[in-house]
Amino acid sequence: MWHDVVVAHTDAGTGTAPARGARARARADITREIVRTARRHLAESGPDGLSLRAVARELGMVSSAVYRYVPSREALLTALIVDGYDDLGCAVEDAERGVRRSARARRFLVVCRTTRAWALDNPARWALLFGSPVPGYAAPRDTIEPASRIPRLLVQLLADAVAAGAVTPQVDRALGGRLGAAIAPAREFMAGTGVPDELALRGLMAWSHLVGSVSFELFGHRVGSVADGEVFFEAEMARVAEFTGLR
Amino acid sequence: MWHDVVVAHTDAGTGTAPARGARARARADITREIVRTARRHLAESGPDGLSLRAVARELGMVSSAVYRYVPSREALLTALIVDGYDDLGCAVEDAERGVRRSARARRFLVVCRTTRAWALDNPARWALLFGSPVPGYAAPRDTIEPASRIPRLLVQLLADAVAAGAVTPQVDRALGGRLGAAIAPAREFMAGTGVPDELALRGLMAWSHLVGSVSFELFGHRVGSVADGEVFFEAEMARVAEFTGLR
DNA sequence: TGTACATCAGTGAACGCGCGTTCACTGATGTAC
DNA sequence: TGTACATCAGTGAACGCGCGTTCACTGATGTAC
Repeated sequence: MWHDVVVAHTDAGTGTAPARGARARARADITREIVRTARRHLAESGPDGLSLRAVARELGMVSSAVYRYVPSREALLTALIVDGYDDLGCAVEDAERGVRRSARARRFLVVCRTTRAWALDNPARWALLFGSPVPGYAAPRDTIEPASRIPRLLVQLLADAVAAGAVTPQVDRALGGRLGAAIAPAREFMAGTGVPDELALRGLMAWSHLVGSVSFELFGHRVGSVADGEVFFEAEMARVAEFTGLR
Repeated sequence: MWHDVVVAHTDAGTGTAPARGARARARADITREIVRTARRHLAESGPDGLSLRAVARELGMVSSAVYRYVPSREALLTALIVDGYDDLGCAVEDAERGVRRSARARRFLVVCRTTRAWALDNPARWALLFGSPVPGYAAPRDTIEPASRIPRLLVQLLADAVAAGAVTPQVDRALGGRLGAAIAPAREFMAGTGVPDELALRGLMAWSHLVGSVSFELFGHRVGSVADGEVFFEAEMARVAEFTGLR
């Protein structure tokens, strides 16, 4: 796949061997600069307004030259999505690593906090990842793996809670019937972790609440109800942690 | 304001006196048809792709003729937003009216269900209301009132619970310090209802969870975790209702 | 170490497209006497 | 009831703009012998 190149040289992918020749290095540099410039344009014009010509112009190239590095506008969008998920994922993973593993509620709060901070720093990228789908664009499979970095981390959190025997009774139960079947994909994603269904379900709720809350604030829907977004968010996520049974 | 005209004749606003003359009636008809056509185009191309020329073309008008009815592209977007909030608001209010007032948890679930159903029926409109902000577009004040129809309804729900003395102890407490100050606008919005702070906060969480969950599903983020969106949603919202202290 | 060839980056012109908005205009429809 | 005038809907051309993508091309940079 093409964008592997971009990803690799954005230092976001798994450490692919670095480019050897001078030509290859220059190629990687310019590709990275194209993505970086596109990122800035995204912030001002949104995904629909992202223009290969404008990016080329800013880099002092003629528009057709960009096609040496990027096969199409759509591919550039894909690169930005992968780049965004990876950047956010890295930030969250780094922050979470800094917390004592047994302090699970704290780890959750750090994940939330870091996610929100990243979103506030990168509103347009957040909107690209979690906002309205871009009309006419279908994200390719390559975006799935980077998109699941935070979910994977949250599952680890739940698994740790189970392993520590710290699961509250109210979330420690199986779900049968249609509801059990409804969360089958999540069950499979957590296979081998021993996470009980109710905990899994609440984990999904926590993840969706986190994303929803950040978007709600970022997209301006709290203007009339909350005066201090950060204080509110902290209180909110503490309650979500408790509801999820984390302690 | 211009869009009052559109709103009035979309039958979404408060019943303004109907247009008298034949000319005025034709004007209202065509304006309504423009908004309706724009709504369909929005579904296919998103807000950025919405084009006055395309709308005109489809209605068999020359592009400049639309300007007799709509002052600008931006105004048309505003009309679509107001129209969307009103349509969603009506649907939810109608459905909620059908539930016995003392069955508050049920009322909440009906609000959630109806909201989700509307979103699934109108994904592009939902994205316009609750998805990424449109770059370069700032929603005018006129969108605030229609946007708060569901919030108002939820506040009524909480107020009813308080009036019935059905508030669980865990949500029946005041919040001081920074957190109390953080929710000051919400407090004001609920002035006179007697809703305690903690309940208010959880009400805000419930509203944001509802919107977040619907967006999460609609924007494709549950593909790898949930197999049956409806069953999951029902279970989710039942838990939110309980968490909010509704019963 | 030097030469011949292949590879690749970047150019500039072009194709074909769509857009928002303005403006002077023609005719039809309403209104006031 | 009839006429004169004002209002308004719709026309068609134009302005000035931007876009994605293709293609034949020129030179520079690498590679193999």
